[in-house]
Order: sequence, then C-alpha cells, then structure tokens
Amino acid sequence: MARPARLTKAEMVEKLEAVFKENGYEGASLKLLSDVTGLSKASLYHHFPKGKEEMAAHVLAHSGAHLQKLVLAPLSEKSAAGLQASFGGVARYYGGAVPICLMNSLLLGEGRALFGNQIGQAVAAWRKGIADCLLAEGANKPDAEAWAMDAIQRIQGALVLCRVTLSRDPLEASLSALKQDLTEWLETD
Amino acid sequence: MARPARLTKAEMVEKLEAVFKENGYEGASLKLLSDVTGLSKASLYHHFPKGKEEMAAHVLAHSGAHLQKLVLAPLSEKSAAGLQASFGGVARYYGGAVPICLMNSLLLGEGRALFGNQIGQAVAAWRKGIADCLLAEGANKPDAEAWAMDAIQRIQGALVLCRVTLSRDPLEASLSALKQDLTEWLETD
DNA sequence: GTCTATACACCGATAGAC
DNA sequence: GTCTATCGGTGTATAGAC
Repeated sequence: MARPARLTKAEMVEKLEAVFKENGYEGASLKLLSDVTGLSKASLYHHFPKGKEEMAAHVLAHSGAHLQKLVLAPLSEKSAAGLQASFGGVARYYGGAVPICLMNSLLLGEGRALFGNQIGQAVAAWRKGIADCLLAEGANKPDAEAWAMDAIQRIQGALVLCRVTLSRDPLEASLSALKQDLTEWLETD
Repeated sequence: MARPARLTKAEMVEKLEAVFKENGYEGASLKLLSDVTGLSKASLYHHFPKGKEEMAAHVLAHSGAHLQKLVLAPLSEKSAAGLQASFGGVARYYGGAVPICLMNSLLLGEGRALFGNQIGQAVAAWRKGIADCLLAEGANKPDAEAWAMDAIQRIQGALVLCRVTLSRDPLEASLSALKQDLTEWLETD
C-alpha cells in the first residue's frame, strides 16, 4: 500500500472529527477544518469534492465504524459478559480527557436535517444490541428494552456532564455504576 | 405599565430561545433570529445593541430564571416532597413536543467559551439543591451528592434521547423512574 | 421602534498554477 | 496533491430615514 501523501484519509477524518464534535456542523468552519488538518481549503476539496457535508459524512461513517467495532461487536455475543465488554468499549469509544458525543453535536441545526436519521438508526442498533444480551440472559422483552434505553440514556447524560464539568469523571462513574447494576441484576435473576 | 410596542422583551427572548436551542450559538444566524421574531436585523440591534452575544445572554438569563422558578425553588424546601415537586418542575421547564436543553446546545464551539462557566454554575446549583434535599432526609453526604449527580445525568441523557427520537417520551419515562427511585429510597431509609 | 440600504468580514466553494 | 487567488453568498453589524 503506497504512502498516500502526508496524511492518510483516516488520519484526516480523525482530525476533522474533533472539530465537528467540539463545534457542531455549523460551527465547524472550513477554516477550522483547514487549520486542524494543516491542509488548505482547496486541498480539503480535493479529498472531499462535495465539501463540508462530505467531510461530516466521512466523519460520521468513521465514528460509526468505531462504534461498531468497540461497542456493538461485543454485544453480538448476546450475553452478560458481552454486555460488560461493550461497556468497556464505550470507555474507549468516548476517549479523551473531555469526551464528546459526535451524534449529540451533529443533532443541531443543519446537521440534524442531514444526519438525524442515520444517528437515530445507530442509537436504535445500540439499543437493540443491549436488549438482545439481556433477553439471552432471561429477561423479558419490556424489561430488556427499558434497561437498554436506560443504559444508553445514562451514558449520554454522563457525556453531557463531562462537557459541563470539563472532565471524563462522569462517564467513568456512569460506566462503573452500569457494570455494577448489571451484576446485581444477574444475581437477582 | 405601558405596552412596549408589538412584542415585550420577554416575548422576544422566548422566541429567540427556540432558535438557540435548536441551532446552537453559531447556528443561530441573525436571519433565523430575525425570522422567528418577525423583526428586522436592525430592530434586533435596537433591543440588543451588542448583537447576537447579548441575545444569547438574555436567553440564558431568561432560561436560568425559569429553571430557578420551576426546578430550583421547590428544592429550597429541603425535603423529599420538594424534590418530587422539582421533578415535576423539570417536566414543565423542558416543555414542548421535543424538549431540548439550551445548556447542551450552547456548550459547543464559541458558545462554550462565552457561557460555559455560567452553565457550569447553574448545574452545580441544581446538583446542590437536590443533594440538600436528600441530606435533610437523612442521607449521608457522598450518597446524596452521587444521587443528585445521577438524577441530573438521567434527565440530561433523556433529553439527548428526546432529540434522537424526536419525542418527549424519554424525558417523561426518566422522570417517572426518578420519582419511583426516590420513593423506594425513602422506604428503605 | 421599525424599517431599507449598506458596509465589510467570513463562509463555502472553485479555478488554475505548480 | 498541494497551493494562492478568487468568486458569489451569507454572516454580523451599522447608518440613517420614517
């Protein structure tokens, strides 16, 4: 595989992702995107001919693949162990000193119109994955679905508080509590 | 009190608030703000001479006063009943078919630099108010603070899911669960 | 207090040289 | 594949008439 210039596409997308997460779709100006990659606006258009919307689409796809690998794949084991592993994956998926959820940032203004459906589907898949793990452990369907929704809700709430407090403590605390809750639920099963 | 033209300042601010909530600080263009109020850009500058930043500051102050009245004031009773009443206030504070948290929307990009500290203080006050209710009911300090953080986290997570699913069901479900949790906690106290 | 008209910077996007 | 230069449009903000 030949070395593609100075930055691989994946490296570009990762740098772009940070800008979209921190600024949202409309706040992510071509100037910011240009600065963070070290490429001129024209060079960005060479790589992403349809401009900002295509950049955001690549970022979302990259992030979605990351979510798939770290968070959703462990759930396919359909067991409590898989669910615990998935929570571990959440901690890695939402990395950094102040984790930010790309989906949350993109769900404002123009971004919501462009990517709202895609984001909704990702969340639905996540929810279903968690619920299926619980069903395999003997939960009934309403309980499993409610617990799954609650888990995602806690993680998303923790991510909001991470942005408020400029730390990743709420996320770590939330994941610990979720793992604990799951363990207790299994014992009383 | 004389009728101040066609819209009172409070009415203006409420209309502006919707734009900032749905679009964030950078996404809230003067065109959108002008359209939603029915005022020209120049008229907006008459009422808010420092422009968009002043509009957002007024919106945040108005929303903060609303939070104070509906959510924080009930907590000053420092009792479980006050806490239950506050949860009811949360449902009213986050009104509409798809509730959106202004603080979340403003914590992106330029908005975070302008209003991050103010938002952090509002959340801290909220957290303290909840914890004080629990302390008055006999909880120890770490438990009270953890429960308070968890409650706010759940509400914020629910609000994120409301935006994902375009409904207010997650918020209502979350508040029901919180009220239930509180009742159970009191029984085992 | 409202408006039209305008100033000027920045935005997303493109042309074309190297 | 990268850049400088530039386009048209939109962004925030102002001037000044009514």
